Amino acid sequence: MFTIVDNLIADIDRAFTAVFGQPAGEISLQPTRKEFPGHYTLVMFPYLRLTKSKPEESGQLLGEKLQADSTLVKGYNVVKGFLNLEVADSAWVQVLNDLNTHPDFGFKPASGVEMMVEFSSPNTNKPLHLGHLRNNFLGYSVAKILEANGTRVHKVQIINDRGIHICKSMLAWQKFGNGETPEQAGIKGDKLVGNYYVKFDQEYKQQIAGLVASGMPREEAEKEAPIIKEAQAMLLKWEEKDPEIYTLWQQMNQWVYDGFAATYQTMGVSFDKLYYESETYLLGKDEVQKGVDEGIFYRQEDGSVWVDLTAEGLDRKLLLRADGTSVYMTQDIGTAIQRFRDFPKIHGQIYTVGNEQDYHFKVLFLILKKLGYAWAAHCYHLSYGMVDLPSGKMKSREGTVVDADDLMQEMFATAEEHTRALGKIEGFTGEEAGRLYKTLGLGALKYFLLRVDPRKRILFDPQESIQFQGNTGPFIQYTHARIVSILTRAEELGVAVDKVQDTDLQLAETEREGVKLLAEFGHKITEAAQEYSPAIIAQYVFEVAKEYNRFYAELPIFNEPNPENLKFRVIYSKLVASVIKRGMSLLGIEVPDQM
RNA sequence: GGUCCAUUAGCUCAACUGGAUAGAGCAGCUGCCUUCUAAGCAGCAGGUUUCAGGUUCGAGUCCUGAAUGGAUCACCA
Repeated sequence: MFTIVDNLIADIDRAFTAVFGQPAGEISLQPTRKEFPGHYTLVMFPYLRLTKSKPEESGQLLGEKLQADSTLVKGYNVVKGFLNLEVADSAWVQVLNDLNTHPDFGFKPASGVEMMVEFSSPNTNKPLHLGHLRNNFLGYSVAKILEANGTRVHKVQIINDRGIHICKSMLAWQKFGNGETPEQAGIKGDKLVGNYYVKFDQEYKQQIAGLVASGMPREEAEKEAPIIKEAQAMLLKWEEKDPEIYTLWQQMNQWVYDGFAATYQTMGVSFDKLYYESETYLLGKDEVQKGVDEGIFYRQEDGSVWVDLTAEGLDRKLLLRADGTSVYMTQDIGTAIQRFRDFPKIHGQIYTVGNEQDYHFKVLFLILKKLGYAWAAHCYHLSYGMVDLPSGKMKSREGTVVDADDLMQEMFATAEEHTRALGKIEGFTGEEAGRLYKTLGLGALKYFLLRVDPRKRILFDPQESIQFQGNTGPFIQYTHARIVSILTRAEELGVAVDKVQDTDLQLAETEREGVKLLAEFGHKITEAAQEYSPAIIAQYVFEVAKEYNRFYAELPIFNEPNPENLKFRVIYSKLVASVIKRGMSLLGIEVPDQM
């Protein structure tokens, strides 16, 4: 493919050697700032030792030589130590034509690298909430970005289907449920099970309060409350596969899975394989035992197993409880190993998990390394910030969570409101309109959550956060719809979108900038893949859309008298639509053809 | 207390990994629908990049220290 930057660098290299008598070495260009004329800038400071002259003078000499020798350079100017190069219009036309012959431009061919990306990872005792939305959109998007970068990706989730928390829901259902099913209650299964988790907590708190009132210290009361002891007993029974407990567990989990499946479908995310902790925690236990045998871990008198990481600057960490049951870390060890057994070709795996678990993953990767797994070096914790509400942190027990299903429904309703207010639904069937509201509502939500650097926390204000103007999903979707309408018109008028023949076309600045942006698509994907950051794609697609809208307002398309200019503009429109559509798909966002 | 993360315009975020006069969106103010979709475009206004030092041609970016906010250091997950 023809890229201006690479060719320009080659030309600069030649010119530099010709003018200063020796090669420049490493050359990197940066886009010229908007205030200055030109497209690409060479910073002269690093080369002064070689040019043996002042920055301005060096820039002048080099610029002059380039203008004379390089077909790419139409003009130049030097400001302080910055050499700004103006690229010839013929080069932009060439780039446009070249991009136009590669429908997949920006995406890389398969590299043979395989990765696993984990996201979502819900507990089966709570419905999905706003935090899961950020997690899912982030993980799904990173998977898409890696694929576009040539990596084969396996999207997985680990379902936290065992542990004391599940027993809490089960116990509460046994005690207070009267055999209630989701069908009877008329609610989703995940919501039903979540309700019993809350019920457990209420009962637990009451019992603690009772014990404290009768004179027991709080700390002791928390351990001695009958209902928590029952839950612990239930976990032991579950690990022994007690038939009654096991059947109940399977039934309640199935309710939850059905509920999750519906939510994932609405969200537009999917997985290639599911892992269940109930199936991997035993392997974790074995590995811990092996570690004890090899002297990597140690057992205390009470039977609990620990790893000492003080030499690495961390703490001691529990790996198996005194009663022999496993903890979170045990399970994660087992799961990681299981995955590399299932997919021997994966190079590494990415865990999309909130930053509250930074420490946990640091420890996990260290332990895996100590156990002798070389791939531990390629495990990466994709850590992201919490989503806070104006009222503060979301707490499921206090009922301050924003439910994922509810929020998405609200988004659809808001999208409908906006669309109706703008009077833009004529010509749509009811079904089409409904689909549009979902596309727009979800697009707004996903874009809002993904445009921010993953590490940063997000403040989500339901009243104000979601907008449909400016740097938003719908703005970009709107730009796409506009272009589709242009392309439809072009087809009606019989404008061919094959190739601009006239390489001496006179372009407008917005056209040059637009093509320059389009040519950066591939770099942006690489960068986003390296940083695991959908925000880079979001920012980029916004810029592309913004530049296009400027173009759209400044220049006529079908009223353009010169047919070659007209063709350039139609092809440019087509390429922008392609970048928007494919870029947004990397964020998991669909774009409508009409809105 | 130890460790990790964050702090940029009133608000939400950028800044191409050390480059020029720190940019967008929202909110506010001015204009633009008789030409291809005004969910748009053009413009005005808005900054001591939390603070104090240091490194160098050059620092929002790197180093040291401090402040503020958050997370974590559980026989919770």
